[in-house]
Amino acid sequence: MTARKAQRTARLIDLLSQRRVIHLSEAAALLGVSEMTVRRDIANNQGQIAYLGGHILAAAEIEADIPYELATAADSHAAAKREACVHAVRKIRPDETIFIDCGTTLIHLVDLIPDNYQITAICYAMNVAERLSRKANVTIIMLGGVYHPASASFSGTHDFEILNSVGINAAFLSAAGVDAKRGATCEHFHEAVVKQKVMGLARENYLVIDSSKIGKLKRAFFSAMDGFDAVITEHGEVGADSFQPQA
Amino acid sequence: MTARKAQRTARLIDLLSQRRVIHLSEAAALLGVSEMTVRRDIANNQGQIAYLGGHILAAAEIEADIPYELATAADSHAAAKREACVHAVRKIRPDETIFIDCGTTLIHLVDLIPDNYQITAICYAMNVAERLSRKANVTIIMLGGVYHPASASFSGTHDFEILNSVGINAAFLSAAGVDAKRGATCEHFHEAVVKQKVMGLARENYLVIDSSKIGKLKRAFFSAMDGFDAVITEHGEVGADSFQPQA
DNA sequence: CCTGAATTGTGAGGATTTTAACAACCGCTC
DNA sequence: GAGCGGTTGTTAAAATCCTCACAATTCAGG
Repeated sequence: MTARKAQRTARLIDLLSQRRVIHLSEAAALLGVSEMTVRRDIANNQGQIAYLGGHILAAAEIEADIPYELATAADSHAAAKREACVHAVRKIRPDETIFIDCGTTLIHLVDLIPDNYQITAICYAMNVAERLSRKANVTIIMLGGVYHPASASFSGTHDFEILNSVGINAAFLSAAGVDAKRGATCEHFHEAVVKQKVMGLARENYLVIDSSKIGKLKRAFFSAMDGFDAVITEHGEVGADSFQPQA
Repeated sequence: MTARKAQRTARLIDLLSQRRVIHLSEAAALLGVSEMTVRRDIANNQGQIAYLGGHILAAAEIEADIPYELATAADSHAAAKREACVHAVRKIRPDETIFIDCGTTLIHLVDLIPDNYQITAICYAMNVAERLSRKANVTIIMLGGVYHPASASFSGTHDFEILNSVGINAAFLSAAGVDAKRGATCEHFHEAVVKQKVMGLARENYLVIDSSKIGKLKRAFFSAMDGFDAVITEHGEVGADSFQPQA
């Protein structure tokens, strides 16, 4: 590997850090070499550079595992979650301030926020914040603290101080388990603390879940079922009689 | 848009959440439709699904402009930044608590933290937090607040309360401009507030920049040059005589 | 300056992808 | 069930991309 070769590869990676996607022909022109040479450079650096049908991109984009995907939710039910959020998003009105819980479910809600609504969104999970940051019409308020990898969320005693200074129209909450007798539960106690505080402040509280959660019981309790103004699943709003397993 | 169509699209997005990259022909087989139909589905959902030379991937990977890339730093100097961080990372010792500033420079520092060090890192930028979250040996503390898209950072009056409760061994700071007379400056005033607070608390303060920043002056002042224990560029630690343009 | 190895460029072919037009099909209303 | 708009499948031509072999160039060491 000559110095020229290594330098060209470095320049290419440099380009990718700015552009994410570069077409083979463009890269060849930019680097002042033939397409064939760029091709060979890529083949020699598969760890760092990914190649897909004529387009070059940083290997980090493709490769690897999905950063914040929760291990437990990897099996997903993504279609049901999305459908539940289609129902839930109707609860949002223009110019409101909403709270968005952590987890994979409410990511879909973010995507569904209409672009012509001016929304302020409060969150405490990194994946939610990241998704929110792509919406130009949303002001984001993030609760900081110590990071919990399992749920990609933050927690800290300072959450409350921010929350006390904000008026929340609607809180959209998720749960890992819903049980008719024991209520809504989640995996981590630190999440439960935030959920409870938010539910005490928000004007309306909506639980958004896919129906696979019904009948399950997890470690951390955070609310009885009558604490929610509505429970929304992929079938729309459901009544108290739906929380029995086998219902 | 019929229900069948929407459902098929949802299934496709579902697949992408597990697989990141799927070939057109494979997706067609998996969904039980022709390639042409999958093509058309993708064309109708460019917001969520990206397509590149026969391969389907989640739009998040590619999409739009790079979310957190600072507009002013799009020209990058990524190689110099990386090199500067190679020097800076030597300042970190095992089991320390460090502060990492926002911007594109210190992203490289995160990558360079040795895996056998047990580090607590404080940050207030989403891209830094995201990168930190990939390191299993780093405990992350995030300062929350209102999101500022231009720098992917958060700011709020509550930052200080968290900072007061943490002991910081070393703070790694970035700047958009360094001027011998006027000191270190950045683009946004809200950043300057955080930087100043941190510098007052940390035991050691290091400014990490690529040399293209030298001689530039930006809006928001945050420290005189003698406020830093060292200034680190791609050439290593540099002295006060280096801050003159043309030096 | 010569030589050999490594690197790079070129071009042809075959494979794949893209586009567009048209035909077949579905679900809905009248 | 006839008609209609919207959806899907099929096909062929055009554009693009990939592979491979070979020629040209560069570079280091003698």
